[in-house]
Amino acid sequence: MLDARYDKSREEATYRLWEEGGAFRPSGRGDARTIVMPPPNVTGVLHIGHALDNSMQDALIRFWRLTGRDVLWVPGTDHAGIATQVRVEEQIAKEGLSRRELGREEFLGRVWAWKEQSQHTILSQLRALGAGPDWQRARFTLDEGLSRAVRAAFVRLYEEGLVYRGNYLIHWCPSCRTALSDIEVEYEEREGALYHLRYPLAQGEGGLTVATTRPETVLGDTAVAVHPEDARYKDLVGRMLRHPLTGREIPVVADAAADPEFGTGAVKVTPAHDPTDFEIGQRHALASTAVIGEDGRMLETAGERFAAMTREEARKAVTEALEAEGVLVRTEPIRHNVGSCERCGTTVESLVSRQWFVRMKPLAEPAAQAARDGRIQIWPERLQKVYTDWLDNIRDWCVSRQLWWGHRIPAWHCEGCKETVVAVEEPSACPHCGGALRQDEDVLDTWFSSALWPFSTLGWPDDTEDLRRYYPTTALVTGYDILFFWVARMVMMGMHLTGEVPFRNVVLHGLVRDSRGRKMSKSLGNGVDPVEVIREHGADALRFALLTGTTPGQDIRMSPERVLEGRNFANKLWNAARFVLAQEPDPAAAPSDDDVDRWLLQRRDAAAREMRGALERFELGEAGRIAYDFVWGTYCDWYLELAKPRLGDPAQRPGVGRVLIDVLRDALRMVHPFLPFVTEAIWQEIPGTSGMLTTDRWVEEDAPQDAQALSRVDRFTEAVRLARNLRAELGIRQGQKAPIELHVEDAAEGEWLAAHAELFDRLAQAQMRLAGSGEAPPRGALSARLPGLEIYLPAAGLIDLGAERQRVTKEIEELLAEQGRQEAKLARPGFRERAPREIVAQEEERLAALRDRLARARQREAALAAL
RNA sequence: GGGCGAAUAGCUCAGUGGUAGAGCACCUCCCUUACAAGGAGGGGGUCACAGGUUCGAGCCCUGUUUCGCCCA
Repeated sequence: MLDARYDKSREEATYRLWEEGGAFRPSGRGDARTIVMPPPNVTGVLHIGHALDNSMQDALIRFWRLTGRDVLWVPGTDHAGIATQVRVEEQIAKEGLSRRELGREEFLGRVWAWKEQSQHTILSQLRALGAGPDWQRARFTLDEGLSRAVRAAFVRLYEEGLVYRGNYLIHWCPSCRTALSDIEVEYEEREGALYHLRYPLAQGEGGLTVATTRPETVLGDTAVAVHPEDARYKDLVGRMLRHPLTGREIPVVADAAADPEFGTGAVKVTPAHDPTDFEIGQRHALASTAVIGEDGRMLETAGERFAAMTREEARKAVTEALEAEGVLVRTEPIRHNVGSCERCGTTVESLVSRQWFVRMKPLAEPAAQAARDGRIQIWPERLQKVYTDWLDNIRDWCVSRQLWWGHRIPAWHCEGCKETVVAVEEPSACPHCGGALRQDEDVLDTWFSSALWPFSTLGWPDDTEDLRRYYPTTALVTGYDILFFWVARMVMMGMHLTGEVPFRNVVLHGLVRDSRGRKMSKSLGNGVDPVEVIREHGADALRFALLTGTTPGQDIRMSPERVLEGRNFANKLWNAARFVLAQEPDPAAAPSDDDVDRWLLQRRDAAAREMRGALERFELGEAGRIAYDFVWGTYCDWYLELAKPRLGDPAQRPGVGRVLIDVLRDALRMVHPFLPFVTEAIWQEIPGTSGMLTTDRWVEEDAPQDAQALSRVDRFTEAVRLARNLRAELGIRQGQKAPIELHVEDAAEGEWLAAHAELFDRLAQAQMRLAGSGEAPPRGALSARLPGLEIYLPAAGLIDLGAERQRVTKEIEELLAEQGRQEAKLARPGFRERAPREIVAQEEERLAALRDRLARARQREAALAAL
């Protein structure tokens, strides 16, 4: 006999069973189904979002394996350049050290040590969650093989002219001291001020007023721009202005980027520190004067008065200087967008810097096309437009980072002739002049290596067996928040480098929020630690909460109730198994084939079929709910109860036991992708079982079709429910049998009910009697009915007559109202002509049933009046 | 400024045109030996609002309000 409660501490042993049994290795047989795991960052520990992401993947993997596919799930971790480096810098800062003091080599040693520890933690957390990828194929983005893939990709793109190096305006984080790509900048609306500044003409009277939110950048102004169509300034275009602070002469240029509606319609142009201005500068061949440095402080070029000031200090000082010059016309408050570093929150600076870029347009076009023509399907579908819109408007990608932790750019600069060599292997000397080479100091954006992940993990650039068999992968499962960062870039790189889409499906889930709907964050302290939840309630409970609490692409709130629901479900399953196994069923016995058995098997098949459909559409929540309803509602609540009295009959016992154990196995198969631990633990307890559930097979779905059995048992369970209802209304105590009288129209159904009277009595706690045909209903009875079946609970002497009369009167009122609504529906103009026949028939039937119920209620009213 | 999502029972959420659902919470009864982490029964909803399409709308269309997100 098993314990009365499922012990979640069995999870560890169950996981060992799988791992040691080789359950996670691909079978090599059947259709290949592949998922490459989004690699968690080695920044620390797994969070609840990883738990969701990996639960989804694991559920799909387990379902695919059960349905006979050759399943490969490749795990791994990501070096997460800037994020990890920042962590380790924080760590060494506690020792009073900086990375520059340590030097590149030693610092990297520290990061590797950090990575080892973090990776170990993460991998053991994935195990605790029940995730079963093929550990032997585990990869890390800085592994030798993957590093080679990065170099190969970079070199190839360089040779194709898709990677270039140059001086361009880029986003710069003065705190992280590195370049950032466009999407690593987060914009937020903030309160600011719009400063109106008077710039006088260099020659003659007059001038114009420009408006800016960043007065500190006026020191780098090299022009003023107005819209070409702006009548106010037409005469000024081409004239020179005298800069109020620097004294330099700067031109007025006509450029459509100047918005006549904004501010004064005239904007100062600082090509060195503003993206729009940079473009204006390019169009008009303007000079570019950098006045802010990489540390976010003003440069010498800003003038002696301001040099070395922070941007904030400079803003104040420059404003005062402008005011002193009498050129500050006015300031007005304004809300405007300010960009900050995604990692550290520092306000980013735009500055001109020599960086490496990837030319995106030629890569983006096919990537968008693949989604449009269905070679890649995005779930939910609505996110496809978000994806293609981004690709259609893509800009070049700045991929160099001024960090140490990452893939060093495979480019070598010659000390002699200044040429640059880009190569997979380090060249010994400059091929142009034979001079000494120095490798580029920078590393690549982490997302560059991530973009290769689906194929670099399978062995690319080599032509490996894994690539041939498992690529393109089946699905990528990840959060919608990295659709641009990662998904789009993988598609671009994958298509360009391998000639194939990297995955056929993109399954996007939402963010996990706290129970109040807030984003989880360290500063709020509202993060839910998945390990904590697993420790308290088990991984199955957590997985159930995450998987069934979700609709595709929608954010999910992490509610403790849902976790308990999962825990309770695991326990329910455990106890159902406990009951079934206690019967010591003979798995070789001929299965019983009563209508209730046929009913169960057909319900099982329907559930399994619907689950398959939902899972093929990646609707995991829906599939989980179907499994839950079948196990709890159909198998436990009804079939097990129907089985109990039959088990007491020696003639029926073996057959019923067989059905019980068969369908228990099927229930375990259906639930397994969601609650892998408890289902496997039960499987292992089934006597005579060899092997593991997780490598077993899906439900056969082979029940004989028998509509009559389905309908008979459905009506039977409904009748039981109504009889229980009557009992409760009469206040009959639990344990006391209720005398129930059934009046059945159809003789065949009468016989059926007679044959199943014992079941009825047991389930309804009744003493049931079938009335003869034409027999009058008992006087003074409570009643309920199904079409063609009346249920009476004679209650003469037991009923509070007054209350019962009142009840019947109320019932009649309600029936009259409903009948009115139903009649109106049928009388609706056009209904009979336009609605499908079966709907009309259904509505007719409903009305007939209502009329019938009303007539019966009136009879009862009359009978009560006569008492 | 453009786009997307959400609004359904007290709470958290399902529900792709035909009688509004689940879990939790609430009320009544029950430790009926698989399970009290349970069983039986019950109460509770003008499906945000206003129009429209349709024989019929929680669902489709238009607009509005509130909340959230993405992009510029």
